[in-house]
Amino acid sequence: MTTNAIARTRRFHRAVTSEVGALDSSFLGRGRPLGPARVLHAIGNGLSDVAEIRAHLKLDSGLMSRLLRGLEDEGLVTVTASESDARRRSACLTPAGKAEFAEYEALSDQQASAILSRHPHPEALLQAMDLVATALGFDRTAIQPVPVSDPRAQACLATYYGELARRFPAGFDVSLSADPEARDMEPPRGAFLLAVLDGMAIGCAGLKGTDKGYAEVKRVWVAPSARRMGLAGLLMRAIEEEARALGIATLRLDTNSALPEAVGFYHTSGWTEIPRFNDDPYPDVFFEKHL
Amino acid sequence: MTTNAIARTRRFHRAVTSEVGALDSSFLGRGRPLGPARVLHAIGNGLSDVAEIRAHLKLDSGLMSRLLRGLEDEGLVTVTASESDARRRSACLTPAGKAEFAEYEALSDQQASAILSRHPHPEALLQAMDLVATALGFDRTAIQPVPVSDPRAQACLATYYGELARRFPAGFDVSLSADPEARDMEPPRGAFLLAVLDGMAIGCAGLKGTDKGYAEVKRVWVAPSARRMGLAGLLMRAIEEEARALGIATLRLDTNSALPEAVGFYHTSGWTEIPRFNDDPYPDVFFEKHL
DNA sequence: CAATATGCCTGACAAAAGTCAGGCAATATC
DNA sequence: GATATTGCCTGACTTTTGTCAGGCATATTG
Repeated sequence: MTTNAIARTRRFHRAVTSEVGALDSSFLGRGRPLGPARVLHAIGNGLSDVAEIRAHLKLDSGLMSRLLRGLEDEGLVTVTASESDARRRSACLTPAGKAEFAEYEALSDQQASAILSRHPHPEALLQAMDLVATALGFDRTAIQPVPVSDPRAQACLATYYGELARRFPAGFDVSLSADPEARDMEPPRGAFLLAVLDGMAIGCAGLKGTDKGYAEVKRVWVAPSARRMGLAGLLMRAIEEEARALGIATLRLDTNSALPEAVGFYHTSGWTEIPRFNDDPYPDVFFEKHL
Repeated sequence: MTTNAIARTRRFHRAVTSEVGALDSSFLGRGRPLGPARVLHAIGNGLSDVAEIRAHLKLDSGLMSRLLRGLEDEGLVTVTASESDARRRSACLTPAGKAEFAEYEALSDQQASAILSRHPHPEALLQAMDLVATALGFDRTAIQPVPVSDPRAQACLATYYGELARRFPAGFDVSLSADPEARDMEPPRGAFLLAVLDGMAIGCAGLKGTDKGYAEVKRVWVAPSARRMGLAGLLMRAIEEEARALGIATLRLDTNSALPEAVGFYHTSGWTEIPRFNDDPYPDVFFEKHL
């Protein structure tokens, strides 16, 4: 590693630390210390189980309890015993709490758009931020099954189709291809997996059940910011696990020689090239794998 | 600003905040709270004037004093009255302090190289980090005169020459060009300015004194991560101020039509195109400006 | 049913960070 | 040379954050 590269990375740290300081002080700007503000933020973002919040924010049980009490005293939060287990407790925002949370959200949005709007090339800045965020946090990536209708899944698919349209010599029109029906990519016939990092989808993969004795792997996509980091491998392993859990013994997939990195990946990860097994107009390379 | 863009920016904030948390805890890893560690770090990085450190770290005078006292008790720092003004005090590291500082440096370097080394495309990551760091902190950019021999200045010039070599159809060899002598770009004949942001040079400009009744503006360069943000304008205004301070009334410069953004910039910022005034092989466009 | 485990709470501390009013010495200003 | 200002220091706070040992209610297990 050259000295220059390390100096640049450390300079990035310096720059971002002072920016994050500014972010935090805007959190403090509403007259509430960071601790309570973080708890409020966590609850507003859908965490309710007290233990969950504690784990997420890495707080001591005593401190957590006091912070919650403080928010309760302010009238922003109510804490009730959970139904399934009366030892566990659930926090939830009161209307006043929701209003306060919305203020924090507005502040954050404002800050984000301020950074973007004063930049001469926002899209390049966004791509750079995606790349850095993914590089920093890659280990935290979570792979989770979601319905195909999930808006994050739909966003991934839209980007994927757009990319195919750009890379296939003849373009790509999803309506000409065999677009899987949603119920084929949901249990018990199949699955759809999303790779999520810091709340943003950075990859997806679909398992499409058929009645022909095999299931198909479809829509394997990795965000540009996460490429060459081994995410496709993680996704494929997760898909195979899903398939096994559903009792599927054989997987097939099709792809296109205009996507050489995909073809190469399948060749080196246990797939066997087979003859064409469908009449979809777009693919020209076909693979099979027995589990 | 689209919702998606704001969401991506906020996701970047989230990702980077948790990374910065990890960075800070490594600061704490040496058994010293963040406050003293930050002061030690500031002194190690060349800040000595107590008031300067206080301003830089945004500390209250009382707290600052106590932190310094703590570091003195640990034997890491000595504080002495400044020579010019005995009210002001200067902090400086003892050998033990220098050793401790070096440990922090090593930790930071290690962290930086860990991020880089596990990435599939470190150079792209570095460029992304440069872009983000520059976008976040651009307002903090400081323009300062330095000797041409300053290593940061030399680094800028090397990058600049490399870029010319790539962009000129016939390449660029600085030894064939009229490379200004260092003493022509230093007071009292001229100046060399560096734009510095978070400790990294992101642009430069030279003012070369001649004996022909004018001075020349040379080596105007802006780092790719800082382009189109108005830095060239800041640099040129600073250069003109330097020139005025040196009693120079007329500025000239040459450039090349292979650099259309530069030519456009001079046209729109008060310069007049004039006929060729030298026999340097590279330039083909010439400008003049009266102060 | 008794024994044990779990989840959250409280009290009692302690460390770290931040604030503020003065105080002293050095310097600047009239 | 008297007066104000500056730069740093100290003491006396408060707030925020973190830690730890128990305690109580609920759940699980044999």
